[in-house]
Amino acid sequence: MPSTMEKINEKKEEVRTFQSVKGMHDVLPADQPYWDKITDVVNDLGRSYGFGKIETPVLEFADLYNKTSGEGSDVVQKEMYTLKTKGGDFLALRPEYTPGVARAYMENGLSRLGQPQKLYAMGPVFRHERPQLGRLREFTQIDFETLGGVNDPIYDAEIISIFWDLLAELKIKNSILKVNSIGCRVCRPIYKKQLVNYYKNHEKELCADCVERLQTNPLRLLDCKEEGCIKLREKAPNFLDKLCVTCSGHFKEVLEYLDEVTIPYELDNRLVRGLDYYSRTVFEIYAEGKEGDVGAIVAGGRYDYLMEMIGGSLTPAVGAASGAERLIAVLKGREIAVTPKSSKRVFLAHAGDLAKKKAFALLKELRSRGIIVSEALARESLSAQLKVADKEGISIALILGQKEIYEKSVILRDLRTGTQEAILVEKLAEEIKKRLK
RNA sequence: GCGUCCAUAGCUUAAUGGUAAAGCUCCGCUCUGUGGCAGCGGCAAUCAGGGUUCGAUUCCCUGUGGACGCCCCA
Repeated sequence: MPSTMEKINEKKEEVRTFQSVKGMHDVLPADQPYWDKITDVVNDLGRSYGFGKIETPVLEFADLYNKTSGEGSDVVQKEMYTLKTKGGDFLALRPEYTPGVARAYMENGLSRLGQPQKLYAMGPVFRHERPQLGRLREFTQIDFETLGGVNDPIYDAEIISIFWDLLAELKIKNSILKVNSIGCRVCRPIYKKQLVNYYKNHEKELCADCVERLQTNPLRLLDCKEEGCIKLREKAPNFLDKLCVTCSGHFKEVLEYLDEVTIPYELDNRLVRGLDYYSRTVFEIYAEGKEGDVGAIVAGGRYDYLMEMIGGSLTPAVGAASGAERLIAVLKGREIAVTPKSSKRVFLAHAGDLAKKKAFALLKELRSRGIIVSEALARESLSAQLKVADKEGISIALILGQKEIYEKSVILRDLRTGTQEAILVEKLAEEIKKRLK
């Protein structure tokens, strides 16, 4: 034994150690209550809103995102993890859920099931960008999508409502919902042109970034933080005034539905989404508070043209996503407690070698009867074992020794009061359940 | 992709151009049939590579990772 250890120690110097890959994080047991809570809330919401859970692959053809999320989008242009397989396929780690869900909808004939199809998913997405507050390279998105059926604003409102409920369930209060409409194929080009014209006349007053944006993504001009640009914005044409009749009607109804369920919102004409496939309704939800500002915690919108972009027919669709890590950051920042699932446990300790063996079997039996049992059977001294029980905050310890084995009993010790009594093994499970209540 | 700051035991910190100190945690003993307290003991670190130097953990460069801002975004 010692010689093996020595060998290992000798080798140690040659062995390389590893750090985690940039932007990738371990989720340790201490954080699992947050994840359990979020997962539970998401699944409950899915059930109660009648959404079916879907799991799509992490890897998709890179073109699925290139063709949908668009040339103007950094998410696809700069931030996508791509790889070429040995067979020569160009694949990508999904940077978001929507195109994959849309693909699955087409491929699996969900368009032939009752419409619309309401789907939700939760899982990792990847973006190769500089990590900072509320931004990881691998993070977890909670995604709800309504695909197909008629183009009804009630679905837009429903998606918003789900995420509004999600935040409420997580006790994240004072969230701010910003909504906007970015029109359709008919009215958006017209507005864009007017916007560009307006800014071209003031090009000298724009910041360097915005001069660039004028070419690449004019809608983003409205979102600049430079003072000069903010001033210009005041007189810039407002999209909401320029929407076509259908779009403005649609938007108005979305807002009416929101009023109906008393979800407060702010109109924000600066709100444009970074992905090309959006149309009409776009929205974001922010957690209020300057400190620990993690950016939008929910974002989404309508994407009626996406399905066409991947070779399907025109299919109305609306969806949104939330970043689980950002939600957790808000929970932690506000010190909102998540109550872990009840895990009332007992602790089984042994005294002596024979008892250790019998304790191993007793553990198995108790567990099979639904009792959560903790132990430190590998420790020899009883006091060391009870020390562990104490550290774990357990209130009931079971002690099994020679004497108890002969008597077919177990000592049940109340660690809070320090009182204890012998209980017959056959009555043990029942007695434990009674005391744990 | 650009910029700023950072890197010493598991954690929080200390110190130094001559290989590192402490608190907490962890492990053990006092206490192999009874936990919390206490005492004692133990494990355990200079992120990696290069340079300057007699000598680097310390100074310099690069890499890697972290924090934050910009771009962008959940």
